Amino acid sequence: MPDTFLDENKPANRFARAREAQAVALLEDYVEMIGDLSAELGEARVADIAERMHVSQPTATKSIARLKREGLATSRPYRGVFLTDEGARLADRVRDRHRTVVAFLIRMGVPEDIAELDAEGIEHHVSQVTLSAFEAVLNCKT
Amino acid sequence: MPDTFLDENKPANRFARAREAQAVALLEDYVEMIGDLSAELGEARVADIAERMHVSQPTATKSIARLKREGLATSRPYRGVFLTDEGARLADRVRDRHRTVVAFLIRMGVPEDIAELDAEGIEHHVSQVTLSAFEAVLNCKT
DNA sequence: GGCGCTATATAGCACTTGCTATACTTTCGA
DNA sequence: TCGAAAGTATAGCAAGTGCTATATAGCGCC
Ligand SMILES: [Mn+2]
Ligand SMILES: [Mn+2]
Ligand SMILES: [Mn+2]
Ligand SMILES: [Mn+2]
Repeated sequence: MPDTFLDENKPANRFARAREAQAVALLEDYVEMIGDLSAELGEARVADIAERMHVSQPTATKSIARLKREGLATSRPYRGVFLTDEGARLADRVRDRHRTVVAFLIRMGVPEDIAELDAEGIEHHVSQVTLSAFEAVLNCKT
Repeated sequence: MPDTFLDENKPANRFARAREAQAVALLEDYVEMIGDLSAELGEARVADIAERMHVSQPTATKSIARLKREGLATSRPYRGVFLTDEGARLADRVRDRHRTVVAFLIRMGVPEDIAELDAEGIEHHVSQVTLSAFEAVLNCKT
């Protein structure tokens, strides 16, 4: 069922909610990147993931292990990394959301490079309701 | 000199920058809350901090230890927690920024309760440039 | 003044996400 | 084909942020 978001509906407390968002932020960025690499290069290698995330290769391997544990990706030793259906769906949502946030910030007058920097963190804390509000602004009076 | 922000000027890479923002997010929320409690109750007790942050008391104690290590707060055993000058300045900046982000989201049409939830995470990733853009929107055509 | 309640500190554990160093596997060119 | 280079895995460490259980200190009241 869940084309539902990774928890739009969790903690009552705003601090707990922000912590929860942070906990999935890394997963979101990884699946988005793996999707990008698969599209660009035909496969996502650990070395390429590590390079683009600006982390060491063992760190990437460890984070990929978490993706696998959470059912978002698969991999076999010394082979590339592949998204599950769930992972691919998440990647698409995350990519769209990222683009929306960047476009929205630019529309607000933020320079593109700064919009890109800020969006990388902001995106993980934007609820569906807020995202829709951003889209409404973008679609209204071009 | 530094009424400068906790690093507006760090990593070249957007992922590294978001990680950095995350690393200071907890500090920012704690100093803001300690400032709030001091203003409201005259002092900030560990138990009150823990309750409002929705963490256990030992977790709050440990995070306060980090605040002290980083020169943002002081405390003596079995006494309350006090912000240093630097901590107080940070608290004020963080509080203003929080309010700006919430007000901006509400202006974008986000319901107040959701704006409050999202802002708690978003605020830590909003650069000075983006914050100014938000303020410009708020000050323009009321 | 001492007792008990409450607040705080401390100990010990788990998980996440970083790192370096090193071992192992695969791949590719000579 | 085989050996070096490149890619990946593993080991071991550190720091941060959670938790529960328990010890200890402070405080108010009898
Ligand atoms: Mn991101
Ligand atoms: Mn992104
Ligand atoms: Mn916050
Ligand atoms: Mn806040």
